[in-house]
Amino acid sequence: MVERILDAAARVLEEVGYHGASTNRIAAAAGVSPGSVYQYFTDKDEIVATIIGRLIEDFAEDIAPALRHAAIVDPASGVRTVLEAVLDVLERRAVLLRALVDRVSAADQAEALRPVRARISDFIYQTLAAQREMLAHDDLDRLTWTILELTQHLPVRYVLDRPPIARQDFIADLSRIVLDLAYPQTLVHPQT
Amino acid sequence: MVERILDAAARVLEEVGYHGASTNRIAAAAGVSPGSVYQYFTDKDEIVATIIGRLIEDFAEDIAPALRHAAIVDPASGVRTVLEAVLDVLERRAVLLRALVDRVSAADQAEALRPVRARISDFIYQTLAAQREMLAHDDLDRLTWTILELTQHLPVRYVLDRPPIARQDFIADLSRIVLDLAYPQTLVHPQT
Amino acid sequence: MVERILDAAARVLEEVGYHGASTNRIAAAAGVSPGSVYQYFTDKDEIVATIIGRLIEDFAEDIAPALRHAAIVDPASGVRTVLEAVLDVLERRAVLLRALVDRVSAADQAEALRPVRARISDFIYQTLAAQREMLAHDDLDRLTWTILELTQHLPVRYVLDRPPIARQDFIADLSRIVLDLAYPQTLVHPQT
Amino acid sequence: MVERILDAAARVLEEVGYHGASTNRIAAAAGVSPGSVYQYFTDKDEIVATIIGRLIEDFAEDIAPALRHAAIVDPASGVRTVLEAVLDVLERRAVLLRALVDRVSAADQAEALRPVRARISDFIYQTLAAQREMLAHDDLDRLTWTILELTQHLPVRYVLDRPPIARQDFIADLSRIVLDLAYPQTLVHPQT
DNA sequence: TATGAATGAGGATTCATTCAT
DNA sequence: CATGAATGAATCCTCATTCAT
Repeated sequence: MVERILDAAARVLEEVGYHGASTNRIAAAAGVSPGSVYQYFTDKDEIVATIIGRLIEDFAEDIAPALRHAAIVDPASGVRTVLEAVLDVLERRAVLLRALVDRVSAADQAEALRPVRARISDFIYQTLAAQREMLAHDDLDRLTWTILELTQHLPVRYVLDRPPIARQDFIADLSRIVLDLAYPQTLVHPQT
Repeated sequence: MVERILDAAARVLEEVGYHGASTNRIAAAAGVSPGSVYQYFTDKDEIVATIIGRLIEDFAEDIAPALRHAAIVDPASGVRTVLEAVLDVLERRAVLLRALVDRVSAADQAEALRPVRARISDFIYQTLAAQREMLAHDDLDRLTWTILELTQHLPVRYVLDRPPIARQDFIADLSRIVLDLAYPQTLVHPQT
Repeated sequence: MVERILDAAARVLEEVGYHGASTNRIAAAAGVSPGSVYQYFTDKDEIVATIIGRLIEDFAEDIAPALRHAAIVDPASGVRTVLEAVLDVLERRAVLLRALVDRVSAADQAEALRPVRARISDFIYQTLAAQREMLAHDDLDRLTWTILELTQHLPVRYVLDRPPIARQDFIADLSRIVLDLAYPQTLVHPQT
Repeated sequence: MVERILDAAARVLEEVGYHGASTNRIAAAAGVSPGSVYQYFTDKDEIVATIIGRLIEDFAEDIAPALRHAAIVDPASGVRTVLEAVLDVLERRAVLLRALVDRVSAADQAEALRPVRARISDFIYQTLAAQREMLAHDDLDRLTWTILELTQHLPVRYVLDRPPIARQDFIADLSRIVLDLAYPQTLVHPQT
């Protein structure tokens, strides 16, 4: 039931955006009475929040293997692997992503995003900590924050705005940026 | 009167966000009747759009000198100057910025942002074109897009999220990223 | 509930006319919330249209027997029978009729009236066609239109304006006019 | 000034109907400030009433010669002359007539119509009285009312609905009806 | 007298939410 | 549990009218 409502809500959100997605419409799309929706969700916002939550969970799940892989290979391959995975998920869920990013307030997004951010943040921190002696500097919080923002915002914009940049070029640029930020000494600068 | 309405609307927007900012509430906050609002704005959305427009105009204006300065100094100083200016404006208007970024739909923001983005995009493109032979590669559109996203999103997040990073460090990181992206060969990697 | 709303709307319409009949007022008069009104009607106009529609349906229903009777008796009795029936209905619903005719725009009335007009128009046409050889002329469309206007407008004005004319005199005059128009040769001119 | 406002109002009424004719729009069309309108009219309704009044006055004026002529010729010619005149005026002012009849409440129309009705009513009464001995009966009020309704409503509907009837046929029918009503004995039944 | 900016009550309509069945 | 009819506060917006200049 929860599933049905959530699926319907996601569908409606994709179709008509946040504004057009009234609870009644969601209920109708789910083949459920408006009353039933409130048996499982206290609020319209809770529905949206849950959808965002799911989306982000999916995101986290789909990234996980790449993250695990990244932990055991060299930084360059690791970053590339993770970015590939990130773009994969985002592209797969681009429609819903657009509906959410475009029409749901940034505040609500941030709220929902917090847990995954924390998890990824931790991962980045750990990874960097394990190679402390190779880093540009040892302000790990600073490195972590910047890398997180870079690997989160730029891919979203890339997927949503579809700039005239080849995917491999985008990944190359972004991984170069990240690597350069963390391990500047070791950087080779291969050009495309 | 336009001013009064706009100021009140900005205030209300800061306080209660787009959703809570009803036209009547804005009118009341402006000490004006609801009807008067519609003598100067066709729409609630026009009010918000105008506020965003103003904010962005201010932004563009405040950045302009830095941009002009950047055009005549070396890349490293140029980027630094511009980033300083960007952070200055954003910090000065942080409260309204937060209200807008957090509560107005990304779609509306993008709409309003388009003209400035175009202008800055042009500036970046020109600057890069002038030094084509020093660049990492000559896909100027690609470089321009990435630099624009970097210098737009990261500073906004920095100002809004207040991560535990010193301003000068943030600027150092970001300008390094930008410079490294554009002129990798010439890069020296001074660490903080 | 539809009934309740419609009844209330008719009452309000009688009291304050189309202009004064706000949806909220109608809802209140029906002892119903404004929202409920919109569960059964898409529009304020739909309510009014439905009321007019009902009134007209009643009209058509109440006329039907007289029409059937008229088809099997001689023209003079037929016309008289129909006119009696017409006056009966109009007088029974005089209050609402007045409210509608007086306060609803002629355009909306015409809109609602179209179907019944078509039906009665057909009836008149058929009846005349069946006695083509007795008619004043064989431009049936012309005869039909004129008779329809005569038997529609004059009775309405009679009921609404209550001129100092006895009902039987009015019917006598009008049926004489109609008969004379259609079958001038056979006309006897009995005077009241 | 009054003239300017009235002309503009008539124009606006023709263009957008009663609903669309806001006082501000009328003022704008007159090239006058909304405030000025209220220097000459207490009310929006007074404007409309005045326009109707003017229209009706025009109507009365244009009919007057025909009425005078009718008084000195035989009934058949008289009726025909008057009906020709009536159709002439109505056709000349058909656009405004439609706007008014279609969109202004019947009550307001009746209100404005009362004086002319009285005048024409008087004329009919006098004319009939002068030939009392030739009439079908001597209930002059009854004859007057019926003739007035016939010569008022049918021509309006004819002009507004444009039924597929030649003008001369319409006039022939209507004058036959009127004559037959008043002087049945003398009636000749010329067929078209 | 003319202006027109300002008014503000009121209108139609929506939609998140409830609750009796 | 599920329903869905009913709710009613709230929304955006209009427009006839006023009044200080």
